[in-house]
Amino acid sequence: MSDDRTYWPDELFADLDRTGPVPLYFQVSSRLEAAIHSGAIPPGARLENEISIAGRLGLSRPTVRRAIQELVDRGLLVRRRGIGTQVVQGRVTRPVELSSLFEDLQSTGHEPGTVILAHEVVRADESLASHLGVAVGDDVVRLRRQRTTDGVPVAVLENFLPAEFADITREQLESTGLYQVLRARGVAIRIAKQKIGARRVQGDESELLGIDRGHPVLTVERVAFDNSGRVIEFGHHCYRPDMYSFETTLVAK
Amino acid sequence: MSDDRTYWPDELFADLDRTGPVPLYFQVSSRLEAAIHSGAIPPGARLENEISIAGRLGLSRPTVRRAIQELVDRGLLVRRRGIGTQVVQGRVTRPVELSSLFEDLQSTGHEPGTVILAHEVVRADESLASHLGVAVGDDVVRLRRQRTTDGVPVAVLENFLPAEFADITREQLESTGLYQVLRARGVAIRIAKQKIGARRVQGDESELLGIDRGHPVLTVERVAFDNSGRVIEFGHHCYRPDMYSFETTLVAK
DNA sequence: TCCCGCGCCATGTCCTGACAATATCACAAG
DNA sequence: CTTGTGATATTGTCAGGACATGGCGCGGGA
Repeated sequence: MSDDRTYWPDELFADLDRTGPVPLYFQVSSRLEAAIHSGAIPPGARLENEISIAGRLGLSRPTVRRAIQELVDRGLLVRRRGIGTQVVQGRVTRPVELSSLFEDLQSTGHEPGTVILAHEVVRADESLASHLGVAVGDDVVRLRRQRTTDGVPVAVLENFLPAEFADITREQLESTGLYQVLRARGVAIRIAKQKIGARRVQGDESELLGIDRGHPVLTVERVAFDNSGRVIEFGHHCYRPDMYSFETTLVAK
Repeated sequence: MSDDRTYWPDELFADLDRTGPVPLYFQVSSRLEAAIHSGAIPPGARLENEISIAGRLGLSRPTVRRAIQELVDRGLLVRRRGIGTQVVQGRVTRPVELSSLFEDLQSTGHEPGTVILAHEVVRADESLASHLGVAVGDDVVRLRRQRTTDGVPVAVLENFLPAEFADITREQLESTGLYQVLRARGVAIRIAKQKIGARRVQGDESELLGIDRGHPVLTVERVAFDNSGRVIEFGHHCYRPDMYSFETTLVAK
């Protein structure tokens, strides 16, 4: 019965910071996540029960529960009433997150590059106006960029933003991602709705992506909202399917 | 200042069932969701603060908070500290859920159909064995189906399941979706990891989907796990991109 | 030997209470 | 007129306790 043990690497949770701005449940959940990813808590292992953990860490049960819930929501742990909490078996992958392509590439260790193809102010037609929540004929910023990773073209991105963002410079866009530029201006993107589909390459996309005419591309249409629900960005992008795909982890309610 | 009011349709929450098996927070969140979808609480409206709501409903603040959190996680509400809770502006769409294509189609009011193309037991090769978590050479169930909606072909689905599901009948698969069949057997799918991509149609797919050779298809590769983390199903599917696309709502942490 | 019921255990739900952090607004000071 | 400062409102975090619910094992009875 040596495998009946429950896992809880106490030493990882020795120095919780009760004074700093980082919430306790977040400190616990991120360390727990690291322990799972590093293999310190192996797949299939059972965690100690919530009450004991709370006692061990000197926290209340709701706090521990919230930390665990965080990882359950992300598909790293599975809870069963009467049984306990287990680490999910199988490799853990990164879910589709609310981040830009630029950050995705950066975090995977590749060298992202940007070529600005268009950077202008245009008038909104009917379709654009309805997506962006502005009036027909209003000025909007149009942005078209080619993205590369390690020198290989990956995507062609076309974005539209409200006129107040007309002062974003070419240099800013070339050095970082659009979302990073927006964040630096104090605009926080909170919610995005996107539709993923596929079609053939159109127009100059085949040359920009370095693929033959008629080849398929993966497409994304995305609308992003800020805190107050205002539309910040509307874009449709196309990706080289051999260079890029979307991974998601779905968790049943 | 007639627009300074906070919204809270009290009458919708009059008859909460404290004795039944449905949790209170779930009752509150589902009615609140209905009120938002129906327009009883319009987009942009501010909700009354949590403490008052709790008092009004005779519930504690954590319970109300949990109900609201549920909708925040799904992108229907936005919370800001010091400000309050607002209904998000813009149309609300359904997120990619852990449901089968069959259920997706059914819920949108279309008439789904199934044609079984293959239903057999095969031996697992190396790639299949690693995905399904079985040994190379083990028996696995192979399933290939063509899906139609209102008579038009939409997708070709190929699934592999462990040998213990070999007794699933053709009739079961033709009348409902795979996930419904599994649920009826007491197998609950909790977590799925999927990869969305695109490629050209291959082999007989062009005829099965009713599209020309060389046309693009949207592809999904999915691995589904049950409660205990065991692999239940592995499949790769392809969809007609003009008939089907994936919609997601992303919410920043 | 097999089956059923009882009790233990772990999570699920819900409560009360408290303090912290932050955005808004009014108002006074420069 | 602008700026800083404090009061107020509202969500964020955390504690500690109580009871319900569902699995699972164990022991007793047939």
